Amino acid sequence: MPQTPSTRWCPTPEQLMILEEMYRSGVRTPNASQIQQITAHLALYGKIEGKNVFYWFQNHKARERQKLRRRLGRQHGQLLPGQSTDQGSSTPSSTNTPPLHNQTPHNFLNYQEVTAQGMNLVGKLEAGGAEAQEEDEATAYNSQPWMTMAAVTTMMDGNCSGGGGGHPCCRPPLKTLELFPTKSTGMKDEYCSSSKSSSCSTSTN
Amino acid sequence: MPQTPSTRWCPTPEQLMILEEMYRSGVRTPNASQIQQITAHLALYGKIEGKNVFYWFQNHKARERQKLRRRLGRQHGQLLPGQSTDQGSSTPSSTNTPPLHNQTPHNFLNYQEVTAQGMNLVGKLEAGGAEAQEEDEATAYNSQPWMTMAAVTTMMDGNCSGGGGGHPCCRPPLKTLELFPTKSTGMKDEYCSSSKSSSCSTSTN
DNA sequence: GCAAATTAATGATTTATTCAAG
DNA sequence: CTTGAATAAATCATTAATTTGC
Repeated sequence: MPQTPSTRWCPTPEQLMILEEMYRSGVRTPNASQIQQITAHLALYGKIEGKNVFYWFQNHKARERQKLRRRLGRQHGQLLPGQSTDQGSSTPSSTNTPPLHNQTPHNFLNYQEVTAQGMNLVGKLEAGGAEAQEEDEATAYNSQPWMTMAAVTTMMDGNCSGGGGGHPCCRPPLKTLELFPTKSTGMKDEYCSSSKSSSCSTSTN
Repeated sequence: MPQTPSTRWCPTPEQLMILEEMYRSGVRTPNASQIQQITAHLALYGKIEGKNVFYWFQNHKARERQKLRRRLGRQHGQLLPGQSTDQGSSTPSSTNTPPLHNQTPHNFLNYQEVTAQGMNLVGKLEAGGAEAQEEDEATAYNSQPWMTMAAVTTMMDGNCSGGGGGHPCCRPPLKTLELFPTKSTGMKDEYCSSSKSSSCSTSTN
């Protein structure tokens, strides 16, 4: 029996380093293609999946913003509500939701440079022979999960024996196979899930 | 190629009917496997992708709840904040934080039935090739986009290899892909050049 | 020194909000 | 106005740090 069901991804220092570097370079919400590149690269340092990369950027971005926001709040002397240890208590105080909402800064230009840098970093990975499929602009399909399905499926359809070479088992903490659960058991939706019962005694009392 | 500028998916009546039926049956957030089934089924009635199904359920659920909430709010005479016509010109007032937050109804039982029905419905679709998942309880892993990649990849791995073998390839597959558009178009992020390199990493290891 | 109990981080999901095509 | 699509915020859940008692 699997001693470690490995519930969640545990990034290696190298992976983390690369991700942070990318973030610093300006990458914030990579699209499906980019995510695949990144994933492929990071896979050399340990087991990883596309969703991990996706989530990482989501969380990192969100939490950076959160910290920043909190700090700014402090500057204003505004006591930002809760947030401290929202472990599971959530303590729904009537005060919440900081007024800031970042309403689309209307300026989606110029930082293109920054993005370019990030691209560069990622680009190296794909600097092999990718056809620059240009969609002009508009269409800018982006990063969402399902894209992957399409992509992979397509690929599968086109050519599935990519084989690859045979690189040694890099770093993965020998937990190789995963046997994706795919367990449905759809009992997860419903009006509002919460059922928080963390051992933390600090819960909502 | 029917250049379908296809900015967005346009569900056919049949598709919509089926989706609604499923929703009524209790399906709310299908997981990747289910979504694939549903997509495959609906594809018979028109072009459709997994993400369409995903989004449809997301939106439908959210909007049903929204409507409901709005109605309830009306009943109470409570002026629900910024909800009137969330068109886009709702003048975001600084006042928000709806007191209501559905704080765990503490009753996560009995709707099992409903869910089960939904399952059943979907089950029909997939009742052909997958192994019967035993829903026992607990672990209810679910539905998220990236799962798809994993799933498909796994499938690919198992199928492409030779189909029949029966040896669990224990190597992180996705390594074959390398060429991808990577069209940045990252016109959506906001630069956040906050040098950060803390996190937990580096520690002793 | 170590292992159980707490606390803090952070990966993974779900929900709410927003934008824009039709 | 309706609703598909996309993103951000909030939340949940698990792992790693840290503390505490022996």
